[in-house]
Amino acid sequence: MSPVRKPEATRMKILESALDLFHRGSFTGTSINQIVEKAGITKGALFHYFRGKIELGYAVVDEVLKGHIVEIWVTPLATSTDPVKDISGIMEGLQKELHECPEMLELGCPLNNLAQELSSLDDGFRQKLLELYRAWEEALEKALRTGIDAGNVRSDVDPKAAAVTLVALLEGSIGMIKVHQDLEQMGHLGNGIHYFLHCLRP
Amino acid sequence: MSPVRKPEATRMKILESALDLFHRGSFTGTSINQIVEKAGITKGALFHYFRGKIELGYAVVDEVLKGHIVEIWVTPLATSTDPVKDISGIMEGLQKELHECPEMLELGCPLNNLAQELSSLDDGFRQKLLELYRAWEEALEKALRTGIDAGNVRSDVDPKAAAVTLVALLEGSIGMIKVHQDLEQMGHLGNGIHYFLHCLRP
DNA sequence: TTGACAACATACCGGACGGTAGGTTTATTG
DNA sequence: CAATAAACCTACCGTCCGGTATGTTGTCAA
Repeated sequence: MSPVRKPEATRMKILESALDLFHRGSFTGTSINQIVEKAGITKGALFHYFRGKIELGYAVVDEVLKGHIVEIWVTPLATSTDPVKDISGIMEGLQKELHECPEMLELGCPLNNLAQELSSLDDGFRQKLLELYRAWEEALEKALRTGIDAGNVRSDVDPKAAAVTLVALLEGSIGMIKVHQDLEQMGHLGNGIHYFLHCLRP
Repeated sequence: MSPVRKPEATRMKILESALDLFHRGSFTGTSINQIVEKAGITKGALFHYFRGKIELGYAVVDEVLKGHIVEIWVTPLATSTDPVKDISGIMEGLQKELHECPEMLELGCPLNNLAQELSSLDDGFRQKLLELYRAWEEALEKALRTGIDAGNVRSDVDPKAAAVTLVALLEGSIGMIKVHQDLEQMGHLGNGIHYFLHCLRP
């Protein structure tokens, strides 16, 4: 007979419910009661695991969002020798997921949403979110460097600058899609990103 | 003797106070009491001019933010025949303003902040903010088209796609600066944007 | 079997929120 | 010089917020 209480699962359920609500709405706009309701628990349970809303937010960033970035960007790019091809591949994968769940169009990137909302509100949040961006940028930078060595990227490309610019372009594009909610717009942005990547080729 | 009551000025004071607080914090995170206090009036006055917080938000977008976009982007680009040069010029102007008021670094673009926060919350907001983005994009698109005709932009550039991609890159960059708060990062992003613009040259 | 403690649930608090009711002051107009 | 409407102020309301105090239930080691 399995135990009735599964603390690890409960904690995870809270974190995932919180991230989903933060993603759909915002951190400030999401109440603890909403999180509690969505997770199917009570306020007492939530405050048993987290000291308050901000600490819950920190945990969401550290324990859930970080995993997403690593899974989507860091791991796939770790062994890349042709970053232009592999970045395009990652984007196609994301686009395919988006095609199956079109409501995601309106919601934007959870990392960017939280970063834009909270980085000027609480410096602890800013630092934690910055950590994720740095991980993302470093994954891109390293892959670009390897790509240069392998002759798949132009040797006069500055890997660092190209990496941060690419992140800005991607996050900016996702943000524009959120506002436009327009497939034609999305096509133009896709072309723009692919054009940027193409310019990195030797 | 000038009149004690200046309804137009009062209304404007409310709108500008609201925009400033929305910019520093957020729409949801700013209370009506804060706006009232900053504007130096009372809640009764605010509700005399606006039916509620959302209508105040609409008015801020329509009557203040729109003017900023027109002033910064639409008007200067209206007669441009060399958009690459003129866009760089606008950016240099903005950078100079930023240099005099470095706290702006942390605050990001007011249009993008509101758009990201509100476009998935209230469709009325989304449409109004989208209108501003369209005005911005159309100004860029038209300038690029004129630039092509004048031989200052490559003829195989798609003006529409280049315009929306440029807006995404700019807004994304401002967002990244907000998170990083790092001059080196800002330099890399500036290089990335200038590189993008440079690629439009014949 | 029984403490002891973790894992929850219930009920509640002070305060801030958006919004309203009703008054008072100022300017305009017949 | 009223009368009237716009321009504004004061006081207040119901609701929801984040957070707390305290209780109950399950788990497990001794």
